[in-house]
Amino acid sequence: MKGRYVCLHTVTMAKEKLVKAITSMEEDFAKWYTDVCIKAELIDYSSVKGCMIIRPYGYAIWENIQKSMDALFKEKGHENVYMPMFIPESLLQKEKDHVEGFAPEVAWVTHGGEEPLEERLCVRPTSETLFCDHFKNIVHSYRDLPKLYNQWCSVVRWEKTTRPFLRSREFLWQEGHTLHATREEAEAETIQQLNVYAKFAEEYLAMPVIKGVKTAKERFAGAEDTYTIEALMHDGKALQSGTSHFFGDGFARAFDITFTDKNNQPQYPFQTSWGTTTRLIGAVIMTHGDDSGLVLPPMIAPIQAVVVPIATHKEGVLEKANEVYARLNAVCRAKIDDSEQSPGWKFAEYEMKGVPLRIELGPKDIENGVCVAVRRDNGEKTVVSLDELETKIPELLKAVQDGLYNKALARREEMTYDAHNLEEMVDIAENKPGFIRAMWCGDRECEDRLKEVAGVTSRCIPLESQETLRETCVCCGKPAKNMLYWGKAY
RNA sequence: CGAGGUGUGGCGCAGUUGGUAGCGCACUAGUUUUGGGAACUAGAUGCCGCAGGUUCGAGCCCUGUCACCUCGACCA
Repeated sequence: MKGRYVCLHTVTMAKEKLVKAITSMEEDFAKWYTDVCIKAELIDYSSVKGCMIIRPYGYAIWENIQKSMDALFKEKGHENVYMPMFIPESLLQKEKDHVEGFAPEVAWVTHGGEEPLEERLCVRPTSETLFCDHFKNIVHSYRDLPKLYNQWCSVVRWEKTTRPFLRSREFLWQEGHTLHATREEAEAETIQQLNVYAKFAEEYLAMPVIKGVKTAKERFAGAEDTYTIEALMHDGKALQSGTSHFFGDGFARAFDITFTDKNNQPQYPFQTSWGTTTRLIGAVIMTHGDDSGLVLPPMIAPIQAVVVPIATHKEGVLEKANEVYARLNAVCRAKIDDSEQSPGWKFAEYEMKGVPLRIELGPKDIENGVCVAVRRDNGEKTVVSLDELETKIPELLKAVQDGLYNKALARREEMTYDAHNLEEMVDIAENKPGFIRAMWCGDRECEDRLKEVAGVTSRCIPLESQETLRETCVCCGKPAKNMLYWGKAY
């Protein structure tokens, strides 16, 4: 299949020493990550700790994520709404587990101007309570159900340690909140949205994920069940990349939301919520990035192909390059860089920014009626006839998208290990970064103990590929209930 | 919140026993360049994180404070 995208001939890039602009992944992965965030112009630090400025290039990635994901939500019948950013303290208090989970990290507004407020307001860390308060007012009959709502907004959680995209005090996200007449319907919604997230991660972000359910320990505050998509980053750490929660009727009872069913009986409705955040950008960076910088999947790349004219002073080069750019822009998101920077500078710059395809066009190419397309994911150069621009470039973009997914999947599989007993578990955790699959008895004590002795947390009980590696728990030796993915996590 | 580290032009850093604050990159102008971060020439850029203190004199010494980074505990 790969060969289909190659025309004329293919040149593999020589292993030249590229200019070192950022810390290498191997040297210091955390530093590599922040270097990429800054050098690719995704973010800048601001004067408030943990609050980042998302720069135009970074925000454009978010806008692409938003646009695609929003369409997937709407396909399933969800509507967008906007809730206030403030929650009165009394409202936050209504669901006990929920407030206990979030109280330690909420920011409070205590004054309006110089006047102290009667009741302090928390800046939303999540909006369950607001939605519940609203649902109580608008839902009276089974005819009012289901309510399929989603909100795009920012939330605030006063984190102690912060990192761009991965853990910031204010972050952008979407939160879906739905209300259903029956338990079955709400459960189906929870799974449906988990599948939407998995599809988005794999098809748009080219990022393979494990779909699963969280253990009680890792469950969202107030949920009956928390489902998750877990991805594996380049350094072998896991990243929770999206969650879908089933609330049962717990919140409905706490907020006294009721509706009258067909038999004229009062009932509590069942509820879900699900969310993904700008953390997805961090996930993309750490899944596909390399020592030359960011690598973006074409589906979400703000610039899919950048035209770099060579020897712009030569007669006709700029004109031809602009013509190529205009034709490309009709079939993908294209850009031309006709600035005075040297070609080498531009190559490095757009590699840093993760642009999937670079289109080089110089006097020699023009003479031959071709251009040179260079793939960001593997450096492969393809000579493309100018007559075939409109077909070959989209094909190459597709090849990059697929290539990124396959590479990430292969790496995840390579970095997934099975542990059959505690000794193996500790050994793998210490020496082999990645996912660890192991059996578990279902007890919280074993989970805590594995954290203690191996430094790993349970990531999820996978929904697919449940297999029995052994009959007994990896930790205590009692009969095992499930196979779990374990790992060190962000 | 615990342990450690770092704060000096926009960025990365140097700054000796306390004595006129420097280098590289980036920036501006011009010339030559242009298929892997070009070269030369000439410029501009500093509350040495902040507040006290010691001293004739502090980037350097003392006290406090704030921010950021790394590693833990907490989290999407």
